[in-house]
Amino acid sequence: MEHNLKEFFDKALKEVSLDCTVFGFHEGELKVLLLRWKGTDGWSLPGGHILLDESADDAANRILTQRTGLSDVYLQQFHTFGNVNRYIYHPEKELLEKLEATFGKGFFDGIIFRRVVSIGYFALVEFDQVQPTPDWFTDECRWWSLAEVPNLLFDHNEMIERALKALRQRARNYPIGYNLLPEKFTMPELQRLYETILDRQFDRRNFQKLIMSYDILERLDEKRIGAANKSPYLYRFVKEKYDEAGATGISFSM
Amino acid sequence: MEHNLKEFFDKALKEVSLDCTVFGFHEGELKVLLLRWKGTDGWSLPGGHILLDESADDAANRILTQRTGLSDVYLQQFHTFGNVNRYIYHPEKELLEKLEATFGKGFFDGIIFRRVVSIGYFALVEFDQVQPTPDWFTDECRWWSLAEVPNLLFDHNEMIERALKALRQRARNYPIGYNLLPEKFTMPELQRLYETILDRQFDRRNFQKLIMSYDILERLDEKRIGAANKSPYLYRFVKEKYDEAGATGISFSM
DNA sequence: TTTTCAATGCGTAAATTTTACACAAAGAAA
DNA sequence: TTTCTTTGTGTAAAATTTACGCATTGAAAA
Repeated sequence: MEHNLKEFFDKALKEVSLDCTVFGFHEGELKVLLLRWKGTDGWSLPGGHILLDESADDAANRILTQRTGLSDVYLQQFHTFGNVNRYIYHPEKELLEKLEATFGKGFFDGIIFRRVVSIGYFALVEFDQVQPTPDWFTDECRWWSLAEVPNLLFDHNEMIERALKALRQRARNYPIGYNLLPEKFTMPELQRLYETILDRQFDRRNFQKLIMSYDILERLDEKRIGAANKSPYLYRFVKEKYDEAGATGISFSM
Repeated sequence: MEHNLKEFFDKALKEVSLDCTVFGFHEGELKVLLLRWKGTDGWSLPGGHILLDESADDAANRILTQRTGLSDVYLQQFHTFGNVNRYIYHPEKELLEKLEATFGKGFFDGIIFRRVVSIGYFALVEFDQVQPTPDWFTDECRWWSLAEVPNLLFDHNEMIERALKALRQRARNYPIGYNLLPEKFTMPELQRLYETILDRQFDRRNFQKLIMSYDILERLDEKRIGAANKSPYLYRFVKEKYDEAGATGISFSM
């Protein structure tokens, strides 16, 4: 399907692309999904081009579905990157040579390596549900801890930084967690998510009070057993209330 | 310079444009700058295309300078509009016919009326300093009260709405006013600006206390005379402190 | 010239929100 | 059975936000 670049670009916008920073939460850490380009050790964010009959949001959803196996993930546009030099942050020449060794000499001529404006999205997904899937351009797709993200191709490190800022702003003004946590979770787990995203600690009693005051959580009659301590209750988001608060906005002030 | 579309698009990105919502504050009201297309009564936001050797931000600045006569205005990107149908919100056919009557039959064929992704910026300017200037595409450029903005071409009404939301968010999290007010202003004038942007009233004593607590204003030894009441003091932003607060962010909570 | 009137300058009390903090109970491991 | 870590719950202090009164000013009206 996408094996012939010229054919593909007859059906897609050339000068605009989009890139997604996909956030997952696992073992108390934020993770992002990265792709390794075929025959190289260069990593980048998942992304792609917008088809002619598709909106930017639709394209982001399509690409996300292809990379994760999930449909209907939480997606938010946060910034559009339009610097002239956004494709020369890294030693492109070496990369190009390696890619041409894989795809054939001249394969990319005049197509990819021009300035492209890229719309940045971030996505929130449930870590365990994701099936990381490379695209035709890459041969590896996997999670990276945010702290261990290497130097990426293009301006993708900057994209992740901005995505993180946007995520933090989101977390301060709207409820968060529905898309990142499994259906049932404990209060300490939710607190750890907030602490990780906002990069600060909270008093566990005050945290519980504040979160419960939003009236978006339901405490279940189950507990999480197995740990060497008192079993914590399990909670679940009440979708309607959560969405309501998501429309109105709340202020997470702590 | 821009009289030949094909020549122009050899030097610019075609599939991406940008549009600016320019906010001014005058007589207690927010105003926006609109352009009327040549030979029609269709109005739109000022906008244009990005040159090949130019970043999106540079392009926005260039276009803004051309439309207002000002350089270094406050500019903020807030959203990118990528809907497939963003060019068919209005009766394009009639518009096209009128335009062709002005510019010549076939002038726009295959160039303008395809889907273009547009980066939305909003700008804050000092009302009195602006010299509204039409571009080669339009023959009128003037201020409109926000409340009286007519049905605009394309998705520009939606753009203004989103720009206003972004402006409000900005005003809640960062100091605002430096770019919208003249150098010297009274406290009630600043308060009216905040009330207009945020669309609510504040207690004048509490407003003064809160604003002064940010330590970004300097009270001058002058007063505004002429009105039939006690003369209010004049204030001025202390640029360094204002920028500092702009970098850190404040929370306008009232 | 004096009076009137609307708007400004300044300060304090009440209400609400945020922060700080302690002890009993549960459950696996020792 | 004891130990150890973590959870569940409530209250007081501190800080912030809101509500509000009164004297003063300056142009306009009398």
